[in-house]
Amino acid sequence: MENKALDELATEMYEIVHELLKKYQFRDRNQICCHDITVSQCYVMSELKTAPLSMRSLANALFLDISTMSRVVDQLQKKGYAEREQDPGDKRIIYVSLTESGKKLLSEIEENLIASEKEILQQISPAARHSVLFVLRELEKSVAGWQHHCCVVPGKNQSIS
Amino acid sequence: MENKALDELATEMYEIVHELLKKYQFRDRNQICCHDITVSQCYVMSELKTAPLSMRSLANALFLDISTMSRVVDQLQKKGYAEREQDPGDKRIIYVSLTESGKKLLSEIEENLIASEKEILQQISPAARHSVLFVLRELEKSVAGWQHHCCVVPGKNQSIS
DNA sequence: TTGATTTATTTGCACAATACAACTAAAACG
DNA sequence: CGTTTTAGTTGTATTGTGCAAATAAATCAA
Repeated sequence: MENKALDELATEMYEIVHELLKKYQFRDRNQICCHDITVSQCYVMSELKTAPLSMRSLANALFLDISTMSRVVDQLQKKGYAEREQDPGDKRIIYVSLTESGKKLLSEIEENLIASEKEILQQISPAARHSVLFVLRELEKSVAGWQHHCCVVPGKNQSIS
Repeated sequence: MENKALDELATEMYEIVHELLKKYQFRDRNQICCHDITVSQCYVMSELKTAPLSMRSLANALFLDISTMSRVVDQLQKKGYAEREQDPGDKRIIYVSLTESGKKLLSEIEENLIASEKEILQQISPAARHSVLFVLRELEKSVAGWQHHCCVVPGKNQSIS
């Protein structure tokens, strides 16, 4: 009985999450690509927002192969939004960081994305908004936990550092 | 004061949704691509689960250009998972439907995806599970409402039928 | 009815995303 | 010092994507 209910919840959750994914991906495409950048490029820039990262850390953070990473960074570098810098200690490691213009562009885009979240939140009753955030936080933790115990990243040798 | 709080919620929501998107996209890549199919192809099959759709309806449902649709359907057809059929009334319209083997494959994949949602749900306290579903439903409605009043689909001439 | 317009789809084209495998270079290990 | 591991790039192939042009069918207007 308890299990039956859980199966039904899981099925419903699959459907809703599927819809949400679709709609949010569309929003991202729509709001990011009218700037000078693609969705993948923007995702990479987001990861670099707080600190430079090595190629492998970037790839791990985005669950992508390191060769894919290398090429996306090529694009960003060509456009002047990111820079590569060799680690002076370990010369194998390349750190990627945002340039000033990269930071500026990212801020603009994130401002738009946050504005759209705000509009979405405004369609939810003020009383319920905090519970939405609470639930999303919980869900994010669960998904993270689930992935940790069950998945492997494409590039295999992930140090997850 | 009220506005300030809303801005903060929106910012936090942006960050959490971003993380969730990333992780769920990775899950989809991981769980779908070990079958005989890509993520985009699977998304198309999902749309066809309940009934055949015209090319344009498919493209609208997935927020993609109709030319992209045409090609993804090519792939599915080549693999024997989908079929095209001309509408006998209006000969411009092509209906796409799943073949038997397409339905079978989709069931298998969805079973896996639902199983992973179940594992994710199990990491959430039983008491909280219903509220997770409730909140996701609300959020989905809000995002749908937001897109309705603010966005346009790539193919432009959307009849949204 | 016929010519113009709209609508549904496909194709041509160009480029981005992606992974795997092969390669290079540097570090670590014994 | 030679072997192995690690970080990154490049070659190759496939898919995804959108815009524009082409095609074909339906609709609309005189």
